[in-house]
Amino acid sequence: MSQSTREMIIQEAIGAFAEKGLYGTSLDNVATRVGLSKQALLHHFGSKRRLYAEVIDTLSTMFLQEIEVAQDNRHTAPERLRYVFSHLLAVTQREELATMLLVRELLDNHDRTQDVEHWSLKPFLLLLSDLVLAARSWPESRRIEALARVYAALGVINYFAISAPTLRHLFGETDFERWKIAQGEELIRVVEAD
Amino acid sequence: MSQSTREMIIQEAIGAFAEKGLYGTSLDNVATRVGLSKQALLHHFGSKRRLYAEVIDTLSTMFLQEIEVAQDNRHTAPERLRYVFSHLLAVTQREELATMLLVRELLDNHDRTQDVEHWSLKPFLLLLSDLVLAARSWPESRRIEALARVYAALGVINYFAISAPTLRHLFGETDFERWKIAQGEELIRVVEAD
DNA sequence: CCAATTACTTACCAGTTGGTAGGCAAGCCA
DNA sequence: TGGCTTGCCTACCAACTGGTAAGTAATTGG
Repeated sequence: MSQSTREMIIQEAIGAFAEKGLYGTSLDNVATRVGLSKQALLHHFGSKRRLYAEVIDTLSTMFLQEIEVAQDNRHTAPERLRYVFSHLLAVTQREELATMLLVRELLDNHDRTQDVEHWSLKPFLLLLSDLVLAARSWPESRRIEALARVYAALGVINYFAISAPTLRHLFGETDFERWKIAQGEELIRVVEAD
Repeated sequence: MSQSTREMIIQEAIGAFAEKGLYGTSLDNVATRVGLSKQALLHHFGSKRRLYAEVIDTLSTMFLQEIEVAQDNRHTAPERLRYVFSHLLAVTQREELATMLLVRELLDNHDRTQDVEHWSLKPFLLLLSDLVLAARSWPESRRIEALARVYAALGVINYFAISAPTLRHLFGETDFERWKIAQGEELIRVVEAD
């Protein structure tokens, strides 16, 4: 069936693009992973760029949904703030490849002023900064400070996630597991400060 | 003269690799920027990978030197800690392209267990965590916590740096300038906590 | 003054890339 | 039954890739 094939392709494409990036991954690479010819991919997605765009779109949506679900899970604003970011940390660690790919996209997109980022990244940041404003009882005039705090938290989360394989390799599995816990505590401290 | 040509090539290569990554950049791309043929680059560096390795090496050394200089600049441990990270933030913002390239390298290197990372990243992290241990008067047994704090700070610094072009474009120049200041304050808070 | 080195060049090559063209088998719908 | 769409394939192509070979013009040092 078409739908499940498309999903298989997207799943493999996430892995391939995450490991070597858009330019380092050929259609044939992805196709071999799935067990199809590259023309099957072109049949389903039209072009490499459209496949890539659909992959990025899938991941953005996934992360956004994770946040929205986590957000509905708690009552008071400070609880929501804390829970959302803790959950985000857990998701990036579970979806290591997806996180890497989205950071890659941020780098690749640094100039081309593309479509996806606009209706995805900005609302995402505004939503998170809303949480900070509410939890800290800050007025709208401190929006920028709230954004800076959001970005500090995202930095702690994402930079650790993309470094995870390297750190695991450099410091060993047991130290890395302790590190992960300590990193979670650092994140809480960043988010909770007044 | 050979030396200055090599330096010109490396300078342009930093820009090219930072914008599109190792795989997205061809020798011809870099050569055109410099105004030479791609065979001139092969003449000077032997292969694309060696050029790339030399670029990464140049940047690693540069950042390491920045830290060492900054470190010698203050007397007490807490002063050194604060000053080193503030300086690091300033350097990543000044050397935006270089920072992007090093983050790309972190992503690309996530599996290949390469040469450069070993004698460059680990000592770098240990040096910074030494600063944390000293400044907070923590015993060696809290090394992992110190590393987590270092990594939190590096996350705040580097993730913001690689996002800078996007954020500037998304939120406008004036808001971004305020954001930069607020981000510096977030960094201080991360580093200074007990 | 001449030999050797340096800093490049053009010419070329084999492999890989994204993409087109066209076909073919299977299922669906009339 | 027979036409149409869907899901894939093989065959092919032009463009570009990193790299080799071989040459040239200028500089340098004995």
